[in-house]
Amino acid sequence: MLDVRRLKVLREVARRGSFSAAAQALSFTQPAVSQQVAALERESGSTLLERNARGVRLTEAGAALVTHADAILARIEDAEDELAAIAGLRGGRLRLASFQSAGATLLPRAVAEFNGRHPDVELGMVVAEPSEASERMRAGDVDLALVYDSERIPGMLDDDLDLTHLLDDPYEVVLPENHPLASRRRLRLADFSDEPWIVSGSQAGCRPIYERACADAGFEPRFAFEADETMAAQALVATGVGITLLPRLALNPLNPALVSRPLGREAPVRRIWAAHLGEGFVSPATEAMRQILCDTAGDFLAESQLAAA
Amino acid sequence: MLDVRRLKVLREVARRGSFSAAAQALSFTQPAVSQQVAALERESGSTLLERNARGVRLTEAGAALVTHADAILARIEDAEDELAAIAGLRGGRLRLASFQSAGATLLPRAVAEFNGRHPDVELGMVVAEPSEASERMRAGDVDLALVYDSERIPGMLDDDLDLTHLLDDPYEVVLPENHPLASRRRLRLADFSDEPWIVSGSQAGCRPIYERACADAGFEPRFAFEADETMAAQALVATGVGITLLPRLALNPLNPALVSRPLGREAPVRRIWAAHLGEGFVSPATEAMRQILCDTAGDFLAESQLAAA
DNA sequence: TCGGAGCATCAGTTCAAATGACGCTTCTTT
DNA sequence: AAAGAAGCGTCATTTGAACTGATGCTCCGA
Repeated sequence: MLDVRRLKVLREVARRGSFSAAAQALSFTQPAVSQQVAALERESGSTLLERNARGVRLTEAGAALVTHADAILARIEDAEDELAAIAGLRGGRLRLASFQSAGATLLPRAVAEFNGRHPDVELGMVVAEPSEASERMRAGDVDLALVYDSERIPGMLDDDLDLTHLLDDPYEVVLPENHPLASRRRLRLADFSDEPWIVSGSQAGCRPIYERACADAGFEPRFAFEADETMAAQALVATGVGITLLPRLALNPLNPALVSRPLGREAPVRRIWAAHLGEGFVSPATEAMRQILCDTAGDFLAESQLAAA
Repeated sequence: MLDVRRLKVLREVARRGSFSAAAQALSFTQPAVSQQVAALERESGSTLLERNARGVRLTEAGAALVTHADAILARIEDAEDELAAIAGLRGGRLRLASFQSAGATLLPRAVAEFNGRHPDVELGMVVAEPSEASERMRAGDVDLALVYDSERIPGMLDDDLDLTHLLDDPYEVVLPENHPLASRRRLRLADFSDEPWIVSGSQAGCRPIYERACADAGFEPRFAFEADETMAAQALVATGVGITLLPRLALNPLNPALVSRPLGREAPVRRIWAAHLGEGFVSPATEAMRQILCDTAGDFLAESQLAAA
């Protein structure tokens, strides 16, 4: 049985052209290399190297053996990589970032699923809007992020992200239950052109989507208030300060004093993605979570369509 | 770096279903197997086997590793097979160089013989005059070369060649059939001192042999033409441009419009050798071919003496 | 409850492999 | 021609890995 450590030595000798250089590269002494090669030659019954004064050269048998050695050693490395990948799901940790509304809806389900499958992976999560999430991934604080953008507004997300589309999330208009338009059958954005608007400030990324949609509808909204997050925005709408648009994911739960109404084809839509840094290594845990998010998003969509029907 | 012996143990355990059975199959004791597997698990950072009361079962990581182990071990066996094949002349290749006339006569016979005995050795051949052949051996392009020199001219061949004498090849004078001297019983070199001479240029090594022979005969030949190779030289002689000397090996075939005449003791002789680099390794294929060339040369000599008689 | 099958652990021994010192050869430089 | 450098081989020594044999532990079935 050929000894792989000896093959490694032989390969190094072949690559470096001398026993001494190979020994240095392998952090061995020269006699160690000499003995390893000698043993290989003894065991294989062939002379593998021609010794010259200036170093060594492969014989035919040596060249053949080095070719095999390359293949064998490469395969061993493959095996190590795969083991490391599998081990990656039996330990380690996965740090997630999500914008707020997904963090309260989509993500918990995915986390539960992941935790069931890979209980030994430590999970962590922070709430962060898309731009902040990108920063934190670049800083190495976060492995995978849920982000969104709008088809109509190019450049909202950085180019260096590797994105997986999860679902499209249409905005609905949110009104006080007793709003004059709450009972109208079909609502259009332009119906609210004179209303004061509330924008959920912490969802900084939403504001350009609002503005773009209103501009497309032919008016510029009058922003009355900025709220910190969607629950606050709902509360503000409930007090009658103004109306707002919220994506469906943010309507769960909806303040009982409010109603939400779809906007039809005119509705702005945000696209929701799982994102990780395109460059560099993707850990198996990250990949597994990406897949689980896809599945969860599919379930989510199916349910909400059932609910709508 | 994964240890292949441990992989072998793991594979055996997976195949047999228990440490004890694997130990028996490998002629180890059970603790040895246990320790090897434990080491593999420690080093890889994964649990590879689920231990039950009845034996063991592979985990996901273990199954992946066994798959790799199979491939790795198979490749190692391939390497062993190929080494054995090369050592046993059941594979590998042999690259030959020969000067032109031997390449058309002696070498083909030897190649046929070699091929019959060792059909799995790939053979290659280039035509090269002695000096070029030496270069190519030093460059590693060629394993064994047919070369020649003259006893009378020291230093024609490099010192670092390991030479095996095959045969002596006397030059004969080649004349047009209707040459006035063609019917003379005994010919001497000096008879042609006034003739224009044709030298076969590609056989650069022949020219000093010509010159030396003529000098010994007391004249300096007048070289009318240089021909690229011996067939061209024959053709030139046939047109009446001049006469030439050719070694017997180059007289096969002889242009039907020509005759060749021996020159007796005065004839220059080239010594033909099988040559390989003296320093360094001699592959079994090279050694086998050297031996076959010796035998073939002997046969050749016997035949030509029979023909002469 | 007991016995057997099977894995883990421990101490001891054996053997392979690396080291460091030294010698030999070849080639280069002065 | 002599000295020096580069490089491989050999030897004695040491170190560490791995196998062995004894023993303990666990789980299962009768």
